[in-house]
Amino acid sequence: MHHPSEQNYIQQLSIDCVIFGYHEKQLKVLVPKLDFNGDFWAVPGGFVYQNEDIDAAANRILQERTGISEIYLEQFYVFGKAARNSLEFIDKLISLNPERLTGNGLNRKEYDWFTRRFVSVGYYALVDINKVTPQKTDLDESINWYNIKELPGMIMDHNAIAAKALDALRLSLDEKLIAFNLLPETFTMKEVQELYETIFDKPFARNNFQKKILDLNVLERLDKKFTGAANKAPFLYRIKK
Amino acid sequence: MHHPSEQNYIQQLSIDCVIFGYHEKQLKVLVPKLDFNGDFWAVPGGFVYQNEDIDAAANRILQERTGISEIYLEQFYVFGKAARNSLEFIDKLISLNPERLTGNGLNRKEYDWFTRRFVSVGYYALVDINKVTPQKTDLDESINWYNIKELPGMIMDHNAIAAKALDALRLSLDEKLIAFNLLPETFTMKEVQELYETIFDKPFARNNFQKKILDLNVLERLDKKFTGAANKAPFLYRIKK
DNA sequence: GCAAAAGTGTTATTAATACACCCATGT
DNA sequence: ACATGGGTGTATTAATAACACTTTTGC
Repeated sequence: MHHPSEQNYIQQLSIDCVIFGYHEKQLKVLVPKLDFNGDFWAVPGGFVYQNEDIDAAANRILQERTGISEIYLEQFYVFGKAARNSLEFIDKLISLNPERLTGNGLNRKEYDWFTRRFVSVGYYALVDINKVTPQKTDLDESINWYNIKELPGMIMDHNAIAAKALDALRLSLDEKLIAFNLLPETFTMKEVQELYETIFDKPFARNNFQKKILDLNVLERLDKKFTGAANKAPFLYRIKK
Repeated sequence: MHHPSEQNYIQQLSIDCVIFGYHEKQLKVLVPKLDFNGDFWAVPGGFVYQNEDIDAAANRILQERTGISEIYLEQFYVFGKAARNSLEFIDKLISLNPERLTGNGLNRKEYDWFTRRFVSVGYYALVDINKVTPQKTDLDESINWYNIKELPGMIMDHNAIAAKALDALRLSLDEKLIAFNLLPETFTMKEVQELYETIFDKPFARNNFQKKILDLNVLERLDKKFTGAANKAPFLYRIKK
């Protein structure tokens, strides 16, 4: 693999993706940890090829880490402060990993490329967490789902990016019907409600919630789901085709 | 003035500003016409200096054209298609202006710089049209306010950018209290209503509208405005400090 | 006094929230 | 039978839209 500095990328433009998943009443974000000494977490990101739409670049980055395509994806903000560079991060990285990053590891040209100011387009993605098998790149030590409320301290402004992504998600959830991207193919009404409660961090009345969602007229009711529990079996739903 | 290609700009990144004004029941956009043969209109735009926030760059571009600072400004979308370049436009420009743009006018380096693919951050601005004295740059033949519904055919995707800006404006108008940026210091309730009716292109009931706006609790009522008309004088309002 | 337009109150409609009840299920 | 959780209907409240009336202004 060539270094980014040698690739045909647009310079000083990056993409950062906040990948949201949902599991057991928790809104989660997929965050890789870098395979270097020092604890460096960073939201999946990358650069844009000269002949590539920025949306396509975001898709490519997402596919790399999640293994799935056709992901729901939304551009939500451009981070463009002049002071926005990775100088501090890279210097720390090098000082903690001298054997790998000095001499041949990271030459002057590459160092300069990485530490320049970058304008970053923020995307958030909504995925069915069951369909994803998190993929490490060759720069990752691990990649894991973290509760949005318990994100590790990430490099640069990545924690702020994640926070802004959550804001944007909440705003668009009300207007568009995108929440279902976080759920599996079929689901019960209670699961939908719990998802909303998790995202907005507040409770909804059961009966009114059901009415509201069904009134959207986008769900079709399937068979009941018998769990073996000693109570009425809930219906399963899925998005109308 | 130096050519952009020689300036210390971020490469392949541009800013495009849709400047909204309001006058006589019309939502208007400030559009310069280029000082070249051929009818080329283009939304005010520019590039970002290495040590400049993108918001600051947008502000600078706005100030150049409007003469005022402290403009309400909102980033609304990033236009990042791979095919997004000005090749067609520039070639047409050169063919229609050979005397100025061939030879020393526009050298190879500059031509390459201009015709590369650009990722553009779209901003919209809301200004009090009375406070603005439209300023030509040395590349402009004229600069004028055009009704949003009667915009000239602009270069590249600038008409699509303007359309998207209007969409974004409508969306945020409901949530935030930004409409008043389009009005003068003091205004009557009817003027507010007409502004809303213009932006959303639909009528509002007078009494209900008044109630809705006053219930926002952001306006303070001033003296009446006597116009000499043979009817009840309306109150003037202004934003509470 | 009258026409024009502003201001306000009152009713009707609709949407959001709260409350109550019944139903299916496994032990 | 009964505890548990699901589904739905009704009442209450609040928000929105529709309707009606009064007031101010200059001629």
